[in-house]
Amino acid sequence: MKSEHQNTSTPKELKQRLSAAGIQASAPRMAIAQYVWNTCSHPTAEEVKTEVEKTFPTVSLATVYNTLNLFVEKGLLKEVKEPGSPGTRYDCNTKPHFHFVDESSGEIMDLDPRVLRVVPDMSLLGKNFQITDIEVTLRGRKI
Amino acid sequence: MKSEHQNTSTPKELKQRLSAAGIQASAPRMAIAQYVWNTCSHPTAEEVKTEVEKTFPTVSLATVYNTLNLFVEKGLLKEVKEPGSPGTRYDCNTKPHFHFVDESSGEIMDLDPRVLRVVPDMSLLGKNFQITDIEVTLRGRKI
DNA sequence: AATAGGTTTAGAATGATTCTAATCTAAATC
DNA sequence: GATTTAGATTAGAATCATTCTAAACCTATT
Repeated sequence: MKSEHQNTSTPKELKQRLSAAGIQASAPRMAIAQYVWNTCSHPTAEEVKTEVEKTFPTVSLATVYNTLNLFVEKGLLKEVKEPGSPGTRYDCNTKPHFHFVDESSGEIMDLDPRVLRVVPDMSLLGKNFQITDIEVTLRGRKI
Repeated sequence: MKSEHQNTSTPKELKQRLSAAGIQASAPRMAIAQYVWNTCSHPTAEEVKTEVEKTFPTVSLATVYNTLNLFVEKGLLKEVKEPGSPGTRYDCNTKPHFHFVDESSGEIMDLDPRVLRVVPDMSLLGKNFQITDIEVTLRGRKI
């Protein structure tokens, strides 16, 4: 069961979302946002550059990294790193959800949060742990 | 609540464990195994090298990487990658357990599996997912 | 002790990411 | 609307993590 993404497509919506996060809009940022917020493929920086170049041919890799880092810092994007495969991937889905990684293809899929119930035992965990985020990755094979 | 590690310390035990995994023993491998299997600090390759150099000064970084990769491949060690911090870390604990990452220090701690109950809803997940591994990371602050 | 197979090594090479310093752009001021 | 200014973008250099290469080294076997 896959979960859905927000589809923020019009320039106006993009600009609003950037400015709501305290980010000033610009052509490269719009192009990058437009792509990363509408893909569920968890792309690498290199993949983002290749895609964005199609509509914005002069974009530089430095700008891609700057922008992705900025988006992560502002909570508009999440970093994902998979043991066994190199580099960082970017997840447009900042709502709580889980990942399934297909061990044969390496593909990362978002799972609906309802497929898994995670129940912390606070008495065991202790009062001195403040949890701000839970990340769950299932690994296996899709058949 | 922290979980405990196996403490495989004598040369004899180390050699047995390596050979049980189909790995032929050697001085650098013993030194590396001795260190990584007795630390709960989730060290990087660089940290392993620094530590191992104390007892085995000629060890090269290439050998550290070769050996850690070999151990991972043979299931004697697990890779851990944290979003926001660079490089790969190595976890000697191959039994099911969870991680807590302190967001202020970046420290990764092992948690006892009992602090969290993870309940997959197989009807929602669907029969076409074969799960071989579940990885859970809690992020937050220790106070 | 000669051989063969795997192991280690230093350093080069690669890949991912960040840094630098110059240039460009857009917002703010006159 | 021209000027200033702060911030954004760029190409390429620099850095960091990791892997590759090819020679030297061990260790088990003949």
